[in-house]
Amino acid sequence: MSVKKSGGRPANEEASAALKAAALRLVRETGYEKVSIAAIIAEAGVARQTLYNRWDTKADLILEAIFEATNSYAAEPDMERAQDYRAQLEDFLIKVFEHLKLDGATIRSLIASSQQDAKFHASFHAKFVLPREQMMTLMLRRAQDHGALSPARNVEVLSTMIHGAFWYRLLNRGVLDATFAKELVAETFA
Amino acid sequence: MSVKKSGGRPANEEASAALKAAALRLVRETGYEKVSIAAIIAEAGVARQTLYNRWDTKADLILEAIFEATNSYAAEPDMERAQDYRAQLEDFLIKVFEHLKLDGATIRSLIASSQQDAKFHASFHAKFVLPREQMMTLMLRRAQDHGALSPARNVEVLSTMIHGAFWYRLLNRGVLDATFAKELVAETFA
DNA sequence: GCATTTAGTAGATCGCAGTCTAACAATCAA
DNA sequence: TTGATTGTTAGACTGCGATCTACTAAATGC
Repeated sequence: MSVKKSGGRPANEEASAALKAAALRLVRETGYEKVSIAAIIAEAGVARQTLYNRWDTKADLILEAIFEATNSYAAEPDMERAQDYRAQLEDFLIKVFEHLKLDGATIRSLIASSQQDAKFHASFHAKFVLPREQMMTLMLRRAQDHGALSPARNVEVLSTMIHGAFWYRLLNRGVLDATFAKELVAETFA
Repeated sequence: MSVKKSGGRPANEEASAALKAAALRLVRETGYEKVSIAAIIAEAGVARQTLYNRWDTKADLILEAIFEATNSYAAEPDMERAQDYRAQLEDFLIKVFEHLKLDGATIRSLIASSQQDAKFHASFHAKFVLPREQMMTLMLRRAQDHGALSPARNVEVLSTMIHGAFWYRLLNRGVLDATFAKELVAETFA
């Protein structure tokens, strides 16, 4: 990666933190589209170029801010119920949906941004999309290995269907609640 | 709706047609983001305000252009095979995926735009999303009514899962081909 | 005709993301 | 201490979608 030759003024870590904090606060308060770069740097008390030294786009900054604030989103599936694979999946989905109440609108905007910029799509996919997809596939595969899910089912496709249903509702402002989680699980194990 | 009082210069229908044609050509050639309003009106030989007299945003214009050019997208399910519900769904999905080869990238951009503008989301949803969702649900319900699909299945949720899987792959640049269509159908009727 | 109404044209203007410039500041190595 | 290197700042600039302005053009009804 980037090798630091020697010397040079060290980056001000407080500036990064202030930018992420300002971005997170403003985006939750005002919404992704309405937050301007000008507002973020004013709130952080930092020059415009300082932001662009660290992130390429508004989307990159906000992705990192949201990501750091919500690491718990991609929580491990609950291992206390490792025996009941169906309940484990259900709990996982309910937890994900629950978290979206706070940041769902921002995630929607990030998905939109990722459609307009290939570089951002790659980092969004790596940070947000792939981990959840893999976790879902893992849970389904374990269920299959232990006989809770028919060995004939295609877990990758099932994972895409569950995940897709969730994206579809998110992007179309549908309801994402515990009932929907249960319905998804019911169809998966039908 | 809007009542025309009387008189007034009539709108130039050729201008609308030229704008839609220019938008469609440029967007397919250059891509949604790279096409500028300036390029569209130059190609159409029309003033900027003329475009904004008819559509509120670039997204509205391009949605209408794509929509008119691709009415066949939302084609009726094939009635010659009305007996084989599974094959009917499979054919439908294969046809949809096939059409996306030409305009998939534009549709992705329209979905992105719809996340940033509530008014546009409403019209995109009404014109593009709902009809396909309803058709999918209809096909599944018919399959269920004729015993091809277990009466225990929830067709609305199944429809969301199929449709969602397709959106998910579209938005994440996944492969949308006949194999995937068959896999989706297999899981649906599993 | 002539007033009224609605459309079209050309171009200025605004708002905002992102780039660029030039001066200044903090660090390291010699 | 000096030079090289990298970061920060303030602000100008660019590109583009969208709005606004002022003028011109084509229709209607009286």
